[in-house]
Amino acid sequence: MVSIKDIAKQAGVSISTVSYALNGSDKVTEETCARILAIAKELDYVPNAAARNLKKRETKIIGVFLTDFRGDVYGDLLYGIKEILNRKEYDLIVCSGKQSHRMLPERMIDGAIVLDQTFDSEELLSYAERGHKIVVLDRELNHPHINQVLLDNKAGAALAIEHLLELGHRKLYVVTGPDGSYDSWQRMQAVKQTVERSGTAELIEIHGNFEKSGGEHAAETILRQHVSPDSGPIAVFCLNDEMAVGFYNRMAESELIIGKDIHIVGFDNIELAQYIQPRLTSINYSKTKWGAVAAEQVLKIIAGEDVEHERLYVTLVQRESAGTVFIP
Amino acid sequence: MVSIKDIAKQAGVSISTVSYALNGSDKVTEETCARILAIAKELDYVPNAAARNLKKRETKIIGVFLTDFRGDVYGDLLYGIKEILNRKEYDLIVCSGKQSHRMLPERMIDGAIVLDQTFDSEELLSYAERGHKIVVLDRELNHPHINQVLLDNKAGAALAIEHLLELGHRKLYVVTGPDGSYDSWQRMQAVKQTVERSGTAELIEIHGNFEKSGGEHAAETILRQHVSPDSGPIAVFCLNDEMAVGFYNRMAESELIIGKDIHIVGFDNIELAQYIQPRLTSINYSKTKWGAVAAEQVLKIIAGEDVEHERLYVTLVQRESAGTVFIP
DNA sequence: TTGTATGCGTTATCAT
DNA sequence: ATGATAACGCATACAA
Repeated sequence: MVSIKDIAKQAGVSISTVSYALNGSDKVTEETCARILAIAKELDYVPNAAARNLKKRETKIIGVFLTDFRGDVYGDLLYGIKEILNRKEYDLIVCSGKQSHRMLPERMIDGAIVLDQTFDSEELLSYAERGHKIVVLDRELNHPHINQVLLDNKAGAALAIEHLLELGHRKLYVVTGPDGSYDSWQRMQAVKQTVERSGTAELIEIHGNFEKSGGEHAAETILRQHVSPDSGPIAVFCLNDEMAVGFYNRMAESELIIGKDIHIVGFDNIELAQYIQPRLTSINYSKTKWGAVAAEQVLKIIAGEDVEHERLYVTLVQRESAGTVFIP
Repeated sequence: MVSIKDIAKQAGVSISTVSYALNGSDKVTEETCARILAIAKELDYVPNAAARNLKKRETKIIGVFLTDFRGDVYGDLLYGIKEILNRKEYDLIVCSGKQSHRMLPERMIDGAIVLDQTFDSEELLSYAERGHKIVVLDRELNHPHINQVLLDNKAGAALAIEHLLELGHRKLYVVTGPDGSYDSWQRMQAVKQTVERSGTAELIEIHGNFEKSGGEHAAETILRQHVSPDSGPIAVFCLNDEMAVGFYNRMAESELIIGKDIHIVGFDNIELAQYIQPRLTSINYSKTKWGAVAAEQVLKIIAGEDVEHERLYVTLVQRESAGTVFIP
């Protein structure tokens, strides 16, 4: 492995001069600088990250922590993060699983962006307490070193429920996320509020898990309860699209037709939403922007700037799964 | 930042004793070891990765390099990689973009798994030449430090073409990937061979790009050439599913019906394939296993073991997009 | 069993 | 403008 020592020897200068030259300091003659750079290139010199990190106490890398690597949301989110980070000479690494948490306290990364419910809030707080910089996308957490960039879950859920109410529904099934999910909890809050405010509507909560299986189970539950298909269409709000897909799958085996017998709305507007039949009405938000804002925030915290929690707006995307007007 | 020096001071021992204790060496009394560990925990000690990496010249991290973070293939692939690596005490980081290549030469990772055509083969070879360990999933590259884990592209393409031939087609449209794509090139080789071997069939190549837009363009090209819809169904083999989806999108605006007027086969069997209507016949392979094998190989190279190039088998998944028998 | 000392490759502070 | 040198935090060969 060729180090600055080798370059120094070759160039007949000291290692400090080499270091200055490589880092573009103006404390060295253009001439020697050029000579050193030439030798470095010739020797195929590459700096050693470990040594630099050890000395500088920074890595110029931001870690993104995800529950898993699947999931449609991540692609665009990561793209948004990467765009911003690269522009500021930072690199991005994506991690998943408890084992990888060490990257933060061991100082392999300068900051973290977390979208992973399985990452304990207490653990995060303890890292923040140690001085590590964190942006969370999936919970409320207050600490000088932690910033939040959250979806406007409440607005989204309200939009969904209002849409179903406008279609004339007075009985609403809502399929929730897993216990402990901040997004699910917040969306449910808004659901309840909106339903209550409507006065007349009835709310039936079905426990889900944000995965396809949750939607399948919900479909079965509803099929059991709704024996007569002539009692008018059924309204369903799945708190994410993934479950709506599972719901579709199970319903395909029944006699009920989505869009006609069942009006369903999802949340996230994943790519699949526009390909399943009928196309799924859903709550949309810019995943790219979400990532971009998160990246900006984490860099600001690192730079010591003041930051305020951010909130991303959402919109309703109307499609055929719940598009037709229905007055009972 | 608390270091072993602080622990040593607190425990009244030397830093080497602390180091031994923390690394579970048997050169230290159980008693002192326990005492040191207790102090370490109390002080909330976390080792500094940079210092350890600098000294040990290894990071226990494997980097995976992808073209982008979108793409359905990646989720399962990464899952397969992670499973194996975590089992062997290795961590996984996912990177994308030229900027992140530095991770390898700067020794931030012990090895790389590459599925990214934009990663120059020459660059990879130069890294291998410097002693870095690499597994490639998307090209043939021979070097003692490089191993290949490739799909059986030829078998897959042959399966697809044979299926269309069996349906009775004698005129086959094939939508290729971008120039320079190894997968596309190999699949085309097999396509040509299989068509030639059939004797009677005619092959029409349409240049694509492995993205949705490629499929859309291909659909337009075919719509222009095929003015009369009564000349029997058209056979299309998209060299990946993503393009097939684009093809569907464009065809939805025409009068031709996929599965009836058009028989189409894809490659990759992405999740969407089973949700678009009609469901897409495709070439399937285990993405999880692909990742697992790649991870095993890179660890073997690192361990200095001999490895041989691996090849993953593929199968045809018949669905309705090209299911019906058709004899002209 | 424990302590001393050295070096990993860099950066950065002082002299010169 | 350049050089000598001291850290950074850890692992380890060698001494005691």
